[in-house]
Amino acid sequence: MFSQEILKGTIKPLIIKLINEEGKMYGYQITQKVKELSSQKIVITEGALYPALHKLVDEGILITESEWIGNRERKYYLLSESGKQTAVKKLDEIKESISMLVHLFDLKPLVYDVK
Amino acid sequence: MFSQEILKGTIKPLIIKLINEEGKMYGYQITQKVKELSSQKIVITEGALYPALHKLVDEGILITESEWIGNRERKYYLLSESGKQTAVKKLDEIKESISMLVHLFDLKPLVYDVK
DNA sequence: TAATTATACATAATAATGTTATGTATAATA
DNA sequence: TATTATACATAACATTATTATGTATAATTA
Repeated sequence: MFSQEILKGTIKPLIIKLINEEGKMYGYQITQKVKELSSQKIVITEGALYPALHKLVDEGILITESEWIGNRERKYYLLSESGKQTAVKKLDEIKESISMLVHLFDLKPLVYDVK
Repeated sequence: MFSQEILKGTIKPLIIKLINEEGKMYGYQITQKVKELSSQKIVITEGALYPALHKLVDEGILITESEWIGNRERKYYLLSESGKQTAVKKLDEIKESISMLVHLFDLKPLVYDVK
């Protein structure tokens, strides 16, 4: 499988990014979305996902909204009001970090766009 | 200071990359090089550096060459013969991982090159 | 000259964060 | 009917970083 070591520290920002775009998401949906976006290469395990979600709630960034589909709970996570602001900051930070990695490992230029 | 969380898992590949380019490097030199390349933003601590170097030696990727500068030891690290091959693989892997992050966090396109 | 900073190695205690394994349970599909 | 997919969650463990500590020489500054 994909080398996921580098994903250390990126799960929380990734969750924030996805929820910021989708409005609200539930845990299982997040794992599927990430699988899809990564062409099945990245599989977020439950042992990483749920503690991360709970921490984001504890930090006040996310709030939850439970919905019952038949007899099964679906726990949606969405950005809190203050979370919307911190989301922007956190995403800027992670983008800066990724740009740094791109620089350190000489991945630039990634895209040549011919006009 | 810089958010270094994302650097988790990147120290060993970074060491490999730098040694691969420079031929040989010693610990302190690596910390200084990374500082320089990152505009002082990334500071590799000794607690991360030396265990990482020792592990790379244990894994057979690096070998050492001690040099005495006056009364002070300078321990150079260089790629072993087999390490030269694994270096290429490891660097390909990390580059693939970083590209994945770039994709997941929508950092593309980073560079527009007009022809 | 004395004190501080830079160079240079290293390890231990602790914290953070992931993987693997396990647990419970419903709904859908083979 | 058995398996897979959906859906939550936690515990044991592994990995890897930070912070603190330790030792010591060389160079610079007060």
